[in-house]
Amino acid sequence: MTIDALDARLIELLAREPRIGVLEASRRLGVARGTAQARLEKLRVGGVIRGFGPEVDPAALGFPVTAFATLEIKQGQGDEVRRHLAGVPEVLELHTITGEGDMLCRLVARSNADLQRVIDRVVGLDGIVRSSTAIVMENPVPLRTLPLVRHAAAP
Amino acid sequence: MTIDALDARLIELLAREPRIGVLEASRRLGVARGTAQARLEKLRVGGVIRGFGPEVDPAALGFPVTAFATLEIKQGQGDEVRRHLAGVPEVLELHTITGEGDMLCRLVARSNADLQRVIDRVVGLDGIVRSSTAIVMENPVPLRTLPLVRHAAAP
DNA sequence: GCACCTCCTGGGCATCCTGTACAGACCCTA
DNA sequence: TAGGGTCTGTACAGGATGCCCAGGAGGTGC
Repeated sequence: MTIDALDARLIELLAREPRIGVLEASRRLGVARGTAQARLEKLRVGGVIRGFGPEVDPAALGFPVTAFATLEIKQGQGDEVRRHLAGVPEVLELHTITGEGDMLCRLVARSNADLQRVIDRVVGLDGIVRSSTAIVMENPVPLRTLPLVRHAAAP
Repeated sequence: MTIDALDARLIELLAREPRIGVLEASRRLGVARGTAQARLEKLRVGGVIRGFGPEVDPAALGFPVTAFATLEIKQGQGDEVRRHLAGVPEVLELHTITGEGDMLCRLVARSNADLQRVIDRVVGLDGIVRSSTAIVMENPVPLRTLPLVRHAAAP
């Protein structure tokens, strides 16, 4: 979809202060309410804005440890592994990838010790041949899309 | 923070239909509006719910390719690398990790060809010694926290 | 130059929600 | 048994939402 500067500013505004609502947003952007409303609807329909779901912080829930695990899968066991990992709540994300390893998943745990339990559960399946884990120490750039939005609106 | 079943149901409900508002949520949960409102406030203050920002889909913005790059950093160049990567809009996320490599970052690009440009920009810094990239093919489990929320509410 | 189309504007209207407050009921704990 | 914390039901004022419409501005094709 195509985005212009107004769309980007709208997204940015809502990202910074989601509670302000359409009316207040339109005021701050200096456009009519109908315009802001129409833009928002366009972005929603176009799939750019997937929704306004609550962002949950795993750390605040008691899972301050994050790790990435690279998994090597036995040929033809992909579906089974996917199902297995989807059933583990500590698996926040799963990708199939090129390069070394076949899958990459993001895990959280209550502690480094607890991470061992999670990993045991993750790799406790025949389909998984080998795994290597990288524990996250710092997170200098938390998941973000705003710079990308601005970038996409530039031309 | 401690979460109970009602909190979990509230989060789940808002995740599924963010637009319903507190009143409708309280109706569906079978509790008084004040209760739902108090719970939500508690979750917000407690940091469990970071906010209700719009979820932007990079693919819909024209960046359908995702990749993970593992970077090896020259000793003492960490800060410089962090700053550099924070300035690249296609870098959605950056972690410092243990194990092979020193940093892991998530990238998006307009195409596989465009990914080359992004990677060139990412590694175009003296502080980065080596890098290896894994392109995401499939995403069987998109970023999620609901199962974790339910899990945390269980006891 | 003109007709046309799209988008934005500014206004209005009815409905509904939000934020806040308070008294009473309930439950668990000290 | 008293006290603290939580939930309920209710009330009120202010404001936002969703929807609609007529008019104007800007760009496009003929």
